Amino acid sequence: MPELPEAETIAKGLARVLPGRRVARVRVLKHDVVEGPAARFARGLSDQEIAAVERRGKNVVVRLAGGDRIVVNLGMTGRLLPAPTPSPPPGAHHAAVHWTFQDDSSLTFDDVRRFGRVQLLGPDAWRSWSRRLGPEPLSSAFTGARLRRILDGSRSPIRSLLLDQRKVAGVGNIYAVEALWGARVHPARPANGLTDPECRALHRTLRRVLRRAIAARGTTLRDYRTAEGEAGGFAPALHAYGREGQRCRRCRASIERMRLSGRSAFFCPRCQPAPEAAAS
DNA sequence: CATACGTCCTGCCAGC
DNA sequence: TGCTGGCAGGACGTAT
Repeated sequence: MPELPEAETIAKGLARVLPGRRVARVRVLKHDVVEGPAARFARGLSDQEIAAVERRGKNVVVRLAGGDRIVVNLGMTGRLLPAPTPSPPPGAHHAAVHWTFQDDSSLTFDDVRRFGRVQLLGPDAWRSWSRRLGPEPLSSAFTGARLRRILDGSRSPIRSLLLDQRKVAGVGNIYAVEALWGARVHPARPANGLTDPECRALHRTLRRVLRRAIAARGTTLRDYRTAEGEAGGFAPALHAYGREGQRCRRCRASIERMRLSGRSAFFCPRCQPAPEAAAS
């Protein structure tokens, strides 16, 4: 499931091929994937040139020379597939949006489960959209003190807070779980109950795991692929996520799984003591 | 405002 | 072998 490192890897890959291309035609094949009327979306992109490909949180942002932006939320299974040909690549079995460019190349947004969303935003709409997201965890603005203030505002389980894009942008279940394992903090701990040392540790481990995952080009569990169609390399480096019943790599205890707000959370019961034990 | 929970969607896989 | 029910989960809408 694409989170910040996966979106970053895809954006970097697309940034090598898309800038300079000019839109020839847009086909919306799955209307529920595009925000607003498909006709307006297609019209707004007509003859537009791509200036850059960037990232905000988990979103891939295609910036156009005219100042508008295509914001792509990949959801669970969304993939952006560039091709040197006008037709979608062979692997695109669930094409939702298809762009062809004036040089006869193309880009396909393919999404099996259709949790993904694509929208076209003008400069003002972009600013207000972006403002709704929390800070970028790898930016210099995201300090330990900033995280402390975010945690202090919530009694929610720390894992739930880390998934809230309004609080911190780009963190999903995999990296939230990994950062908490690194910081030795149980996923169900109330956010505002973390001690200052725990908060500092979480700040450090969150940034570290995101940076390392970017260096490995993301985590492929099943669907995620880079813009070049390759699997990410971070899966073998996971310490807790998906490792229920396996040994903790730090203390050899058996990794456990719990459900928290309907989502799986993985943790080491020895390294990450449960809230009751930690509170005493 | 903060928090909790249901909903969307389909491929996969364990279990019978 | 073939079927089925549960599961995966990011973001949003609604309820409390």
